[in-house]
Amino acid sequence: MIRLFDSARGEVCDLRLRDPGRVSIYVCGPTVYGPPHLGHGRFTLVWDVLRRWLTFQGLSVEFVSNITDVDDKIIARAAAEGRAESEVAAECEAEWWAAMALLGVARPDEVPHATDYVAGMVELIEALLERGAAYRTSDGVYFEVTSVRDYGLLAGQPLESLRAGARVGVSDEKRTPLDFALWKAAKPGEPSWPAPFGEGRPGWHTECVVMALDLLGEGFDLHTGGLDLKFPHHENERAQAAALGRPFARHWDHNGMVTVGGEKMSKSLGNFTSLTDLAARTDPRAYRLLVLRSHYRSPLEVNPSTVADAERALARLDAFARRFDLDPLAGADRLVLHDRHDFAEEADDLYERVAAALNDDLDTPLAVADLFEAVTAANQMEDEGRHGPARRLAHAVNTLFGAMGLGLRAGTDGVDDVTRRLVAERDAARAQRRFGDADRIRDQLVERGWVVEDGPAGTVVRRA
RNA sequence: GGCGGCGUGGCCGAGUGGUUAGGCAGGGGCCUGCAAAGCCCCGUACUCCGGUUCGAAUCCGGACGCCGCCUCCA
Repeated sequence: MIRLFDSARGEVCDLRLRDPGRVSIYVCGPTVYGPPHLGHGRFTLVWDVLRRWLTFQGLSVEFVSNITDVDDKIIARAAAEGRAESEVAAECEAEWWAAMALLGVARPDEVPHATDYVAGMVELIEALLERGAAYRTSDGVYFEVTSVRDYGLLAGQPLESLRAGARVGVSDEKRTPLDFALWKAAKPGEPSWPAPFGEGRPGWHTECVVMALDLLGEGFDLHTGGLDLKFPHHENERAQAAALGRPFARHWDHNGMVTVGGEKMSKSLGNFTSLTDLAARTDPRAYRLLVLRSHYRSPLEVNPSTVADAERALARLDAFARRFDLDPLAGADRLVLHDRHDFAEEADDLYERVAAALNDDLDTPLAVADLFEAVTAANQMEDEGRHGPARRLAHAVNTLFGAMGLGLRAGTDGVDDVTRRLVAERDAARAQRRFGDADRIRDQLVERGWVVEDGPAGTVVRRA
């Protein structure tokens, strides 16, 4: 069984499942109001890797991730552009899925939208009001954080010290500065829904409670998201469930932030790179590899140098795929299942080491290191003419990278007729030892964007 | 002010009480007509100061520095 860090406990512990063999995971998704950036890319990749790994090991994974499609920022943008909120949200969501496809992030099993769950949220808020955990003000309904004894569990701080540092704008009507809006009273020109406590729209912290409980049920296994959601967002979700006496997530886990020049990347700082820009600049698989090569809870520094580093490391893996004629085993919607037959004797040890690393708090950097060692080992065997063992080890490497969602690609496809002809001419020239001609043809191929490699079977070209 | 995390060789980045992380970059060699790819060899790192220990980068204490959260944020 996998061990994972639990943000509520503050330590790595066994992931104890509600139902043996089945894992239910809720990942806090995006608010769709702008282009997805590298930070979104990281969290989706991290939890995609976890999902894939658990699936690979034969667990039945129920993976839910929401889209927040009602929110202040969506409303603000819609107003600024004179468009309907739903139009802005739909457009941004389309961008989101396009970016996910580029990254090879598998689509969640369920993608609940906040606007589809307003009725459930209204019910939940009513129940909180009945229990005295929420109160009405002139501008909506607020949750009273003092109603939950262990409020601050995820923050790792008691309510008092959180209150002391609160920078929240103090509203006269709030009983405690940390109290948060469950429902925002309708304002002219804003989307709203009817409710017994007044027309309005839901606050951000309620939707996930309703959607997670509805789709995954009480006591679901794991709730994850970016570290910046730990407090107050997740704390507040927890508080609502706790106030109602409904078992919520059994485990919590959070991924580290993406940094640029050592500082957190965020839309508010304006130092973000969109995933579309990234994809225009590099093979998105390089970003997955970059993400895999750092621990998911550590900050991840992304800059041209770290990306270039990952690109070159990926090139090594692709060269490996070329040498052993490996087919990519992972794709956006392709989850690989563990197949014992993939693991020949030569690869038993590799599998054990990779599994041990990943099952120890998803230590992908260590797993990747093990796989790179295996790459060297297989190359070595091949050099020594031990083709069978080399090939079997290579296939295991491919399978395990596939289990983490990284498809190795030979990059030899897309060869057009002209290129094919040049390659044939070059082979002929080399066979006749007309090296001047051979070099001239190679220059032509390079000009056409190919890298030329002479292997045992003659000239092979691949995309530069 | 409170809470949490981090400080590893040129860079990225694991790990850990005594044994090579790994990748990238760099140097040397092998292979190659020359390359490319691949293989071999090379760096001998762990912020600083104390302490524990036969032995600490790894444990304890302190100092310094950096980052995150405490407001929207993945």
